[in-house]
Amino acid sequence: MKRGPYAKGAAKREEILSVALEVVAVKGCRKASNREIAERVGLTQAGLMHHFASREELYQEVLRARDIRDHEMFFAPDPTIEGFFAVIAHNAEVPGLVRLYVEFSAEASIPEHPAHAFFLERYAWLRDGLSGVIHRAQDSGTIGPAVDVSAAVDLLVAAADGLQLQWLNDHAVDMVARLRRLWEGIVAVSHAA
Amino acid sequence: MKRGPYAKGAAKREEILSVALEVVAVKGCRKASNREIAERVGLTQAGLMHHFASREELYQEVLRARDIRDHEMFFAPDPTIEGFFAVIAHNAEVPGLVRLYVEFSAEASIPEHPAHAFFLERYAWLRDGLSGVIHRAQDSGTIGPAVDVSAAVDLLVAAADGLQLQWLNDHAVDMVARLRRLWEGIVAVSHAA
DNA sequence: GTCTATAAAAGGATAGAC
DNA sequence: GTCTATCCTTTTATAGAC
Repeated sequence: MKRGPYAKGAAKREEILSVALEVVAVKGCRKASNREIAERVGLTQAGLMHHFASREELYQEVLRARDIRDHEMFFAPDPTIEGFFAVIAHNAEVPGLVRLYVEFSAEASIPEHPAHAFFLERYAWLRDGLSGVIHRAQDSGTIGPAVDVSAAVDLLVAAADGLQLQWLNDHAVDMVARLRRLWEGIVAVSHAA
Repeated sequence: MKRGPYAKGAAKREEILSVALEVVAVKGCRKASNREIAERVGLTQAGLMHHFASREELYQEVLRARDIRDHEMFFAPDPTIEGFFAVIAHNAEVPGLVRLYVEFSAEASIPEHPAHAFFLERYAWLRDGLSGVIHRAQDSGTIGPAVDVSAAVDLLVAAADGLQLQWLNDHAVDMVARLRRLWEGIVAVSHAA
């Protein structure tokens, strides 16, 4: 149990982040409202705005918290391709998170959006991690030298994003199996002349 | 010049579809409003609702019109992988369309959404077309027999979707080059044991 | 930290005139 | 086919009390 002046506020914050996902999971990001989220955590809408100044900040912080947790669980100390697959596998357990990510990142692709910078930084961070994965796989000999790392990373990220959209439409889509196949293709080509 | 009782209505409809894209291009799909679209075509919001009964129907019809046009331009009579690349290359010329597609398809991934069925059918249609492409490439010997067609199609569609999101965030992303690389990988693996 | 109250705006939709 | 007028709903956000 945490103590100190911020313990209660922090706990409420966590609760909000978690409940936001439940609402988004069933209503979608566009139709989810701060009011409903607030009421589900036993607050009024005004009460919720004390913790998050805007709808956009709330959603951004949900995703940021996810990234921190995933990083600790699956990537520390060094990212591997299996860790990447594990993140995706874990995503299939949290539909609200996938929906929020797909919908909110699309919404935020407009440069003026409050969360635009967040997603740009996140992309850079993700690309960095995956580049490291490929380079280490080259060092260990798993993967050959003939790879355009940048192109491979773009494809992995794009496929992961696109597969999440497919998965939202049909939970039978096996995101990890598809990504593994892509990875195998990258490995195969990397050994070619 | 078209004649007949529907000529004017049809022309106005086309104009609305086109202007909707301009608005979505700069405001994004979430912030775009029927009112603004209506005013830009010289109508009131109520006037616009005569042509499209709801926001969702309007956006759905924009995308449907796009698909019909793309199909005529790039896929008739038979789809090829180059036609697929040509569609993507063309997308890079119409940012509003890409933004609408990415944002609206994400929004519509919720089963209750009015456009949900549209996107499901579109997926099936797209998958069909790409499956045909692969099978014909096999017949002509371009591609080997060792392909899981379904998996390859999933990856192509996912990558195309994900790359469009990347491209929205950074127009320097070369969607076609990335997709070509994916295709080359699929071709390479298809010749493996 | 949370509430009440309220603003203020905007959105989508409809009825009925022309 | 389009407008006027209007409705109703919903949303985010703020001010100030407790």
